[in-house]
Amino acid sequence: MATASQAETRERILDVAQRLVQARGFSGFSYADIAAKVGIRKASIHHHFRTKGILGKELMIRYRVAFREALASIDRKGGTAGSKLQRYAKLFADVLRDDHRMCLCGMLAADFDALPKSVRDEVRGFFDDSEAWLTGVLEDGRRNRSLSFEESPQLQARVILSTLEGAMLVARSHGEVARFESVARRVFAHLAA
Amino acid sequence: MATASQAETRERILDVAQRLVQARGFSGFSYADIAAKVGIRKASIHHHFRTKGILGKELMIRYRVAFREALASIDRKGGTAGSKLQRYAKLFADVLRDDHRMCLCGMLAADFDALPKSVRDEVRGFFDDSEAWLTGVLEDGRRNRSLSFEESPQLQARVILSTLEGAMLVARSHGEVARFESVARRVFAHLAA
DNA sequence: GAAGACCTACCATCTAGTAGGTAGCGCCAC
DNA sequence: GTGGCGCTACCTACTAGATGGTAGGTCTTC
Repeated sequence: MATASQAETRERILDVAQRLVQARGFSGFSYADIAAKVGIRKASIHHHFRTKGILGKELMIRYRVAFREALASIDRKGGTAGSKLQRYAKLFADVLRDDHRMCLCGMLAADFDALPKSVRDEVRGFFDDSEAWLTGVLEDGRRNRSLSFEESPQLQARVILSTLEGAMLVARSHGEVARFESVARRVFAHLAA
Repeated sequence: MATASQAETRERILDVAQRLVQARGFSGFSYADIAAKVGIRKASIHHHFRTKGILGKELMIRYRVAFREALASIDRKGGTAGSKLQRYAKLFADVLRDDHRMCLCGMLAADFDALPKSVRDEVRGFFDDSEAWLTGVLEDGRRNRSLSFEESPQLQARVILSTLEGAMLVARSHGEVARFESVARRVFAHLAA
């Protein structure tokens, strides 16, 4: 039996752990759950991630990198500010559609008080990343008059982020992706110039 | 030593359990945690709530009753649709301010996949209650022209509910009630006629 | 032969939940 | 009144299984 490379197994563990967190929360899954799904023993998970806290932190770090890359990809593709926002919302909708998962970060924000400090910092960082990117897109849109809104782009960014996270939460409990999509559409409709 | 009445102890258990859920989620607290804070033994908690699933359901039932009463109180006090919406948002802000708790229902919505079915039904019910009440207030506001918005009152209600739940989530992770309040204010500002 | 991916076997502690007992209360017959 | 009786709030003591985590070994690959 060939032993897999460090990187391969590591990614498989993170994949499984991420889906577990997104479905059941940080306190709602165990190393035994991961082991069963990955197909290796519990001790081997500890070999790759010494503690659950470390696993949580690495999960968030990977998530933030992937998310930043997704945002960069939206930027590269270009288009109007409005179309960028729609592609941003699609990132959330796709997660929801795939197995009714919650945004990893939204889920960990709910579990915030139960998290080790290092994980908390990553969660806040994710929200800050999102807010900063949205603020940039909104500023661009206002500058070239493709978007129109009152008050600061930063506050508007916070409204969008909050609405999408909350819409995921509510839509998931109803098992209806359409509920998320209609709310997202409505929030962006306000911004059209 | 006088034994307390059934009702008294029951309420004390529910009070403690609710704060624990709001802080750490449904999988994040145990009967031992409740026992320690209430000051009775673990077995006595089981005497009042045979299983954790039953406790969760009773928690949600009580929460829904209290919330409906809070909404009825807003209705009784009267005022414009706009002022009712602001008092609605204050219900959330007060929970957040008091110990940075999350809305019980928003928290359980996050833990949705880990909940017994009977609790899930209550969570959905709470969102439906909120949505129905908001829809009513929005319809009134539009009718008497104190509010103005496009699309259906129901969709607008869903946007408001999603935004407030999401704003709680994000604000809590930053420990900033002001973040919630500014987002709530902004969402209602859109509706002013 | 060194590194490291993975294993078995263990640990203390915590989990929800049960069995069965004690003690104070209200109620009723006398 | 008071002696007994049932009720029930609460207790101690326990269970079986899960939890995160460790020690130390085997096997594969380079």
